Amino acid sequence: MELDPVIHAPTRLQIVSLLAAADEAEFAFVRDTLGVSDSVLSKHGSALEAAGYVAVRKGYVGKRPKTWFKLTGKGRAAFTAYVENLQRIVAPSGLSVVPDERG
Amino acid sequence: MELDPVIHAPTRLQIVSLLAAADEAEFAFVRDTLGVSDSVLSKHGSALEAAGYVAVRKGYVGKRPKTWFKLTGKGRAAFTAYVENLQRIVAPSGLSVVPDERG
DNA sequence: GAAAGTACTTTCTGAGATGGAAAGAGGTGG
DNA sequence: CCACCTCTTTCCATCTCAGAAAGTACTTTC
Repeated sequence: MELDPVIHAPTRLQIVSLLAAADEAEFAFVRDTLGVSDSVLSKHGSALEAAGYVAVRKGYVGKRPKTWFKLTGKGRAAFTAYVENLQRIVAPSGLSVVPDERG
Repeated sequence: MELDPVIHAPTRLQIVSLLAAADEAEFAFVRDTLGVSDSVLSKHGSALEAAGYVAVRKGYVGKRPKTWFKLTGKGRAAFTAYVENLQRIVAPSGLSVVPDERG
């Protein structure tokens, strides 16, 4: 029933949630969507990559270097487990962090 | 869309969730349910009290001193808001939860 | 071709949180 | 008087996180 600390940090939770929804996302898009600085996103991206939760792809758009983030299978599994754990913690209160399947 | 840091810390999230479900709970019950040390619970209890989220009641059972925790209205509102923010962050990922089976 | 810009990454720094151990505090029981 | 119960507080060592600034590696502009 532990809450994975790699995912729990608010900024990383938002990054991982975004990637779980968007599949692959550009560095600048994530940075601007979350409203964080370059250095913060770079560091959290590296942390997620080090955990094996995110794959970082580098390439070019025209001649400009770009970076994309994408959840790995492991990252998706960790996110799912994280949300399930959250749900177990919160559910007894009658509230829910995710929609009911029959919603 | 901020995640209230007073609630977000894993141990406090568990305390607050427990209190949201149980209304009022004894110090020892919370400590044993969460598996934390006396000092940790005492400190988090004080932090939640300082934030106005939890009321700490002291009394006796027989001749032994006991402490009870209870969510305040403010604490309940903060918890509700916290869970709603969590939902907003997590919801786009499309995760859902299967309702509890009975039995 | 020097300067400025793009797209990050890394380093430096400093504040704050967290938890365990251990010592306290205040009362009860043997 | 000493041990025990129920916390509270202090001490300590670790970790994390954010922002600023400098660095890397090119590309574009003047």
